[in-house]
This record gives sequence, C-alpha cells and structure tokens, in this order.
Amino acid sequence: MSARTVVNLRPQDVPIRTPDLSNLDFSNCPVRDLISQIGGKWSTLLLEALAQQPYRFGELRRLVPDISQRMLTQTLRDLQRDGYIAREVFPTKPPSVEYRMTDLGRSLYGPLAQLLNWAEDNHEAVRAARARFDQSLG
Amino acid sequence: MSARTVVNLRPQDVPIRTPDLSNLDFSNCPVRDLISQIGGKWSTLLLEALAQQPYRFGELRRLVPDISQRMLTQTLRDLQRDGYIAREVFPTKPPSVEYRMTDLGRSLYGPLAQLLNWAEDNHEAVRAARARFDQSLG
DNA sequence: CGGGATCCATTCCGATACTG
DNA sequence: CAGTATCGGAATGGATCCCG
Repeated sequence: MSARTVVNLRPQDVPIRTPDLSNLDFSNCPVRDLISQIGGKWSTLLLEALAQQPYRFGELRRLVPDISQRMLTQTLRDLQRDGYIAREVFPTKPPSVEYRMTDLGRSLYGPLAQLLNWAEDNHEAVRAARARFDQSLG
Repeated sequence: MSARTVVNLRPQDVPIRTPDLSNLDFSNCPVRDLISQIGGKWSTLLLEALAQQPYRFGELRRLVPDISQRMLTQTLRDLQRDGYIAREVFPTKPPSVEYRMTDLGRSLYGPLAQLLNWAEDNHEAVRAARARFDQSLG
C-alpha cells in the first residue's frame, strides 16, 4: 500500500470526526493547540527539511534563504519544545549544532505529509477558486 | 482499509517528500499558501462542523460559542474563496444563509482529518514534551 | 438574521546590531 | 557558528455599533 493513495479516498473512507462541538474546552483544544504551531510560517518547511536528514543551523539557513535568523532560531526552538525535533550541541570551536527529527516528529510527519501532498496536488484548483471568487466581486 | 490506519504508518511507508528546497519560489509556495489558511484560528473547527452537515450562520455561531461574529464571517468567506465551502442565500424574511462543503473541501478533509486525529491522539505527548522543555530551563 | 464598518490590543515577523 | 537583543511595521483577532 502506498500511503499516497490515501489522498484519493472515496467519501465513505474519509474518517468521520464527530467531536462534541458544543462542549469544546477552547482553552485546552488539542487541535488548535498543535495546529496553530504547525501552521506557522516556517514550521512545515523546516519539518520537511529535517524529515529528510539532520541539518546544522547554518545548513538550514542556506536551505531556506529567506528565513530570518530570528525566525529560524525561534521556529526551531518551538519545534524542539513540542518534541518534534532534537537539538544536539557539539562542543567544537566554533560550536556546531545539529537538529534532527524525533520519533514523535516522524509520527507527526506521516499525516502532515499527506496534507502537504494534497496542497501541492490541489494548489491550482484552489487558485482557480480564488480567481473565480475575486472575479465574482467585480 | 481504514483510513485511520495511515496514522500508524511504519517509517518505510511514510511518503518521502523531497521538494527542491534550494529552488523554492516563496512568493508562490503552494504549501504555505494553503496551510497558512488552514492553520488559522477557526478554520479547522468550521471545516469539521461543515464536514458533518450543512449549517446556517447562526447555527455555526452557536456551535462555536467563543468565535466573534467578525471572525465567523471572515473565516467562512476565506474558506469559500478557497473553494472548500459553498454559500447559499435563501431569500426568506429575514434572510437565511446556509454553508456546505464542496467536493474540493471534502477532498481536503481526508488528509486534514488524519492530522486532526494525530493531534488528538498525541496531544498529551506534546504537552509532556513542552513541560520537560520548560522545566529544563529552570 | 446575517452580516459590514470601525477601533483597539495582541501577536507575528523582518531588519539590524551585537556576542561567546 | 549559532545564536541573543531590540525596534518597528504588518497582520491577526476581539469588541462594539450599525444596517437591510
């Protein structure tokens, strides 16, 4: 089975989530709590890079040229805090720091990659929908 | 096959995404373009509700009590613009407006629900990781 | 009923300069 | 090399009032 086939689920295969919307505790909503972090501007890009292999700070910076130093540091720290990636310092001179995915991160990357694949596959459809919508407003 | 089993992929089943990170056009990055919308504060919640059945504006508002009127309107319009949901006005007095998922929206909801399931299943693990991280800082 | 318009606080994020 | 510190603009989101 190719995991990719999941993208083409028939409707009856789509998992039905029936959370009790009327009783949601919004201060502790798991979905929002995790998704809001994943949805950050640089999170998925860094998770994609580190899903392929470990990288050092400077390597990541070169891989993603338009990320600022500040956001690279901050996003990596947030991903580490959530347990998706691990940070290892090698006491060389000058010091080098390597980031790698954890088991939890790889576990997340399964369903996340499905969604990213969907986004690539359907980007044109969404862009077309946006164009129609904007057009209909004159 | 249960779509849910995808969440428990073995490593060799995880789809390998190898985007050319060195050549990414960031002004037109499909992943960020779509994910940033999905990652909004209320998008997934409304997609979950409408994945189950169509709802009217006021019904959605009661389902998600702490969303402001402004954000409900805006999020629904953004989801409609991207083609995930459709808006139908019934010219009653006073008017009623119904929102329902489109085929594109249901197609998105397949992989999205996988991710939401992961978030629920692993929320405790992430919270524990955060606690360890914060603890390690004193 | 289903919004639109406005104002305001908070958060996000980039640019720049500095450091062990 | 791998960060930290500070500043300021942009975007996000809530509260309130108004409207057909």
